[in-house]
Order: sequence, then C-alpha cells, then structure tokens
Amino acid sequence: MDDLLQGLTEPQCEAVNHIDGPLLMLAGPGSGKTRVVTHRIANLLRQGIPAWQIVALTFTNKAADEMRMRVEALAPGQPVWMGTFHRFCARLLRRYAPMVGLSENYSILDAADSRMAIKRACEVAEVSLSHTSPDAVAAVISRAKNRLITAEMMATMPVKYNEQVAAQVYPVYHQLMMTANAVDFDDLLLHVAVLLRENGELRADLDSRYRYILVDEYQDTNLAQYAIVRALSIDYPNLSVTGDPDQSIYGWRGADINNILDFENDYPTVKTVRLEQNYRSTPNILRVADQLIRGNRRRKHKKLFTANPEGEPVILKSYRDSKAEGDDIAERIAHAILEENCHPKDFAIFVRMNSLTRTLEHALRRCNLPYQIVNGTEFYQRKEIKDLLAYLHLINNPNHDVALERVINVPPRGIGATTVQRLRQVANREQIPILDAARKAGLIESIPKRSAVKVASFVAMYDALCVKATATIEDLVLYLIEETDYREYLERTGDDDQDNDRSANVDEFVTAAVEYDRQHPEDGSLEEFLEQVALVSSTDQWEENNDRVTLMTLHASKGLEFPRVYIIGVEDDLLPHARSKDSEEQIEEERRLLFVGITRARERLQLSYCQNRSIHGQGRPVVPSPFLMELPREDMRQVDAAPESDFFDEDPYPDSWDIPNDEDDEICQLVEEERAAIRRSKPAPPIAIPQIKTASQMTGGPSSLVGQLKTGTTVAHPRHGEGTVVSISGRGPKCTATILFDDGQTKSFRVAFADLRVIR
DNA sequence: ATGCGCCAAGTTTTT
DNA sequence: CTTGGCGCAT
Repeated sequence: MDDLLQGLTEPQCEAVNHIDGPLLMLAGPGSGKTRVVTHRIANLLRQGIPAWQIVALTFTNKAADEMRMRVEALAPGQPVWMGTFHRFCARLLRRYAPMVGLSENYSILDAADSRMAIKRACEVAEVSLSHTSPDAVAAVISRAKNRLITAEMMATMPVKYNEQVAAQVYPVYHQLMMTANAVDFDDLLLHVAVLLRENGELRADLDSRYRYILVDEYQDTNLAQYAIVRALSIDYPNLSVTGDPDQSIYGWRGADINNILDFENDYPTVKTVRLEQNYRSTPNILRVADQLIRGNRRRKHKKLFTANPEGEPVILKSYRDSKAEGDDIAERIAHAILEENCHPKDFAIFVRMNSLTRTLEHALRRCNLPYQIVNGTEFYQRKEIKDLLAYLHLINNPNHDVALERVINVPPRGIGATTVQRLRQVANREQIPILDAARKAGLIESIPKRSAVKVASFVAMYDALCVKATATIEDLVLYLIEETDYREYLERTGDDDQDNDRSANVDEFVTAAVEYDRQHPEDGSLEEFLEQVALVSSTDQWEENNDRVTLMTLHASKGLEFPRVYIIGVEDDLLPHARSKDSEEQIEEERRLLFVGITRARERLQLSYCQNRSIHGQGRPVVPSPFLMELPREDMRQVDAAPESDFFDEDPYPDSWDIPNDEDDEICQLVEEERAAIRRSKPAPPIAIPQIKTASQMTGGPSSLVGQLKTGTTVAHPRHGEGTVVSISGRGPKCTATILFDDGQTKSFRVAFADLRVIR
C-alpha cells in the first residue's frame, strides 16, 4: 500500500486511495495526473477488484499505451482495458452489432469516405447543394450526432435554413450507412449510446461488468460520450473523471465543457480533488500561462504553483516574415544542440494549423536537423493507400459502397462513370449494395453488353480476392497488389518523380501489414486491422524515443511535454483563428489552446509572430495576437528580430497594452476595413465549395542516415536483422532504400522513418 | 471511356 | 501554392 503512495502529495494520495463512488480530479497541467491515475488503478487492483471490471478511457491510443505501460510496471499482468472512447465503442458494437441493425463485420468510414456517402445521400434525397455544401451538411449531421440527435428527432425539430437541408439528408444518409453495414466516427458513439438507452437489461449488464470507469480528458467529452459513461455508472457509480476545464480545446467537435463544470451537480456525492502543483514548468512559464488563462470568464479558478527553480524568461519574438522565423528557430535549435548538450528531441514547435509547418520543414532541413511531423492520418489519406484500403474494406464488407465506387475502376478497367451511375441507380431503387447490383449487371438493360462483361470480370476478380480474406494481412495485401497490377498502374500514371514516392508508400503499407501480423500472430483479423487503421489519431504517431525535433499542431500537443517549446504564428486571425471569432466562447477556446501550448514547456518557451506572412504566395501584413497583450511582461523578454517593428518597444503604456500606438492603429484600421469590405461583399448565404482534404504528404525529416546510405552499405534493422542496401530512390525525406536482408527477404524503407543502423 | 489540361476555388483544429 | 472539379480532345 505505502509504496503506491510514496512521494505523492496529500491531494494525490487522496485520489489514489479513493475506491468507491464518483471522483472528480481537477488536474492542472503537469500536475502528475497520469501518475495518480495509474497508481489509483494499481490500488484498485490491490484492493482485490478484478481487472476486467476496470475500464480506462483515454483521448488517444498513445495515452492509453502510456498508461498501460505504467500500470504494467506497478501491477504486472493485469488485463485492465485501456483505450479510446471510439475504440471502446467499436468493440462493444462488434459484439452487439445485430441489436442496432448492423453485422459484426461493419466498416468504419473515415471523414473522406463519409463525405462521399453524404454526397450520394444528397443525390438520393434529391436535395440541391446549390446553397450549401456536402461539407456543411456533414458538419450539421455530425454535430447532431454528437448531441444524440437521431435522424427521426431532427425531422421533427424546428431548424435553421442550412439545417433544413441536413435534416432532409440525415435519414437518407443513415439508411445508406445501414445498407452498407457501415458507421462513421460519430455513429460509433451514437449507436452505443442509443443501445444503452433503449436496452435496460444490457445497460445493467454492462454497468455491472464495467464497475470502475476512469475517464481521462473529461473536459473534451461530448454529450454522446457523457451519456455512455453515465449509463454505465448508475448501479455502480464508481466513475472517476480527470480533466482540466482550462484545457478544453475540442468544443468545435462537440465537446461540452459543461460536462466537467457540472460534474459536481451530476454526482452530488462526488469527491473532488484538485491537483494544482505543477512539476513540469518553470515559475516563469507558469505565470505566463496563468495570467493568460485569467482572461477567460467561464472557468473554475485554479492556482497554479510550482516548487521548480526560476528559469529563463519566456521569449516573445517578432520576425519580418515566416522564413526569418523558421530560419532563426532552426538555427537556434542547431546551436543549442552543438553548444548546450541538447538533443533534437528536446525541442518542439507548435503551430495553429498544419500548413504552417511547411516553412519550418525547409528551415530544419537546411540546418540538417532531424524532425518528425505529427499530422498523422495523412499517410492513410493518400490515394494509393486509400485505394488498397478500399479493396480490403470491400473484401471485409461487400456492402461497403463507398469502397466499391472507389476501386471498381482503379486501376482503369473500362468501367466508366455512366456504368457506375447505372449500377448505383439500381442499387438505390432496390436498396441493395452496389456490389449486388454489379453481380447482375448483365440483367440490367440500361447497361450495354460491353460494360456488363467488364463489370462481371471485376466481380470475378473480387471473388478471387475474397478467397484470401483469412490469410495474413501481408499475404492478402501482396496478392491484392499482384492481382490488380497496382504497381504497374502507379508506374503508368504518376510523373517520374511521384512514382518512387507512391511506390514507396505502397511498400510502407505492406510494412504496416507485416507489422500488424507480427503483433497479432493469433488473434489478427482483417476486420480488426481495418478498425485499427480507421481509429489511429495523429498524436498516436508521435514517437517519443525518436531523437527528432517535433512539429505539431497545438491540438496534437495536448498531454505531451518538451524541455523547449516554440509556438509560432501567434498572430491575430491565426490564434485566435479568424474563423473562431464569432463568439466570446470561441475566443476563450482559442485562449485555452494557447494555454495548452504554453504549459507543454518545461524549461524554455518562445512565442513568436511575423510582420508579414505569405499565405498562398501573397504576403499580407499581420497583426500580433491580442492574447500577447494579456501576458505578464515582467516574466518575458521581448526580442525583435525585425528592427522595423515597434509594436512592443515603443508602447508607452507597458501595463496596459490594449492602448495601441499609432502604427498599430493604422494596421488595425486597415485590417478592420478590409474585413468590413469582405463582409459587405459576401453574398447572403455563402456558397462554399466542397473540399476534400487531401494529404499533401507525410514527411519525415532527413534522418542522419539520409545521404549516408549507398548501394552496398550494410545496415541493421531492429526486426529484420542485417542486410545490404540494393537500391536507393527518392531524395531528402522521401529517400527510400531497398534492402536485401540476410534471411533472404527484401524490404523497402523510408530512410527517414526506418530505424536503421549503418554497420559498414 | 480515358486522359489531358485548364480553371477555379479554397484554405482550423480531428476521433 | 496546392487541390480538385470540369470540359475538351482523343
């Protein structure tokens, strides 16, 4: 018992010792929350509670892995279930699929696929998208689902104009998904929430099965998640939630900060523990964070304090443009590594949006710094990967229409848009999957014989693929590539330059399959592989042990910490983002976002902004973020890398920065006028164009090996052992080495990613 | 049916 | 600067 409490503070001990009944842990940043949670789990186990009665729900897989590791160290071999909400629901849904009208091999559609399904639903519903976009419709439906509003409910609700369209599409979309035996991310939660609500017996069973539920990042849960957790904590209200209202940054995704603010009302017998001591950051950094977050009205006040020694003041820097910003940061990092015995992995650079990482990449590459970009799902968004995945999805679930439409003519096999259109019409009319329609293409009179033959040969190939469905994922994928001539297709279509990349991506996909097989020698299944791929999040990709500079969005940085942090682009309209300025609530969320970023830093922190930032080529003047004016100047050092800036230097009122000087006034006015002009010129209902987010590319940094490897170099790989480089293709971060291993296998690796060592 | 090339448009955060 | 949508030519 005592060893679990060793070195813990009073409030931490209280939390660890809490066994039964609701528990609310308000945990500030860096307050040792994970430590407390893992020790508490160990304590529960020690009190004789069976591991299978405990469930820990986290925000990312990464967090779950981390927790699992630490619990394992305290209480080895205990099968406590830990994972994300979505994975938990996916698992429950596998078991109880028939109860909601699905079969157990249902597919999980990602955002892009679900958008395709929405488009089709619009067609079927004969809804005109001229005044809205699939995106907007998808957003409304998603929001509704997060708030537990089903299609039927929405039909009877009075709604706004753009919601009317969505209300019409929603039931059709839902029907399509059910026919396709598919769910989207929101459905995973919604189905389970409805299941628990409508089936009292099952609810009671599961409530008693999962007696001890722990929820991490509770401030980021939405109503659906709230309902699920609640339903499982009625008879056994041993619900413990951990969170920090000041770190709620997912409101736009339906997260409801009231879930945590009102927890004490929901569970009157709750025990509340506040973890306010910070073990992570210097007092400087903490004061800056604290001062900033005081600007928010809607919050529970916390005092943040630390016993850590004073450190360097927080640096606030302005640059002429983003290139100067990137170059300076890269050079300083390189310098610190040379002079101060730092390592690349000590550094992180945070951005408000992914596109801002571009210039940083260039700068880091120029300085030869290894880096990793965490914007993870991008790999799985690439066309070639999505194609292969779509085949796998279709094999796993023949009803998956979106997957079918994606691959029926990829590589091109003479089945054109019109033929697909006709198949789809039949499918819509008879409410059957398109594949079933394709099976009887010969009987459909609108389809010419020529086309019907091609469709038939596609179906035949599909059936051949299905025979391999139970093989290992690797075998299946290799067979698939072979059978579809996919490599040949890539070579035929891409430019020379792309070619290598795309082929290397396919290699990487195969490697992922191999890896999955390796990790699941017994229990692996296609279904589970697909589920795992669908539910990876970007932060899951971040590798702690990689000695690289980390580049990520502020959102992705939640839950992590780094000795030295740079936050770039602290500019008006970027942070707070232009699109989150409609309400004070949104501004507060942006403020929390910056708060999260600041509190990731252990020793040093730099915030920076530019005077010009070129977005799509055109440089535009920039106004520093209003948040900067809220920061305590005495804890900071202002540096102007661009001498012409006098935004801060010539401010005659250091204690009231909200009084701008003349030049700022001018800029403000300019910006204000421009904004007003844009507002005036906007047509009443803005017509948005459907925009499918695509992978620009998933880039790894040049590892120190890039450039070192040559044909003939002998290298070692942690899993495959030693081997010889047979060829090298691509350059920079895309450099790919094909290696013949001593066991006779040939594998290709992105040098920047792979864990290779040069032997000679 | 396919493939090319132009044009236009759009730009947050993500399970 | 990138991406996707669309029209035209083969």
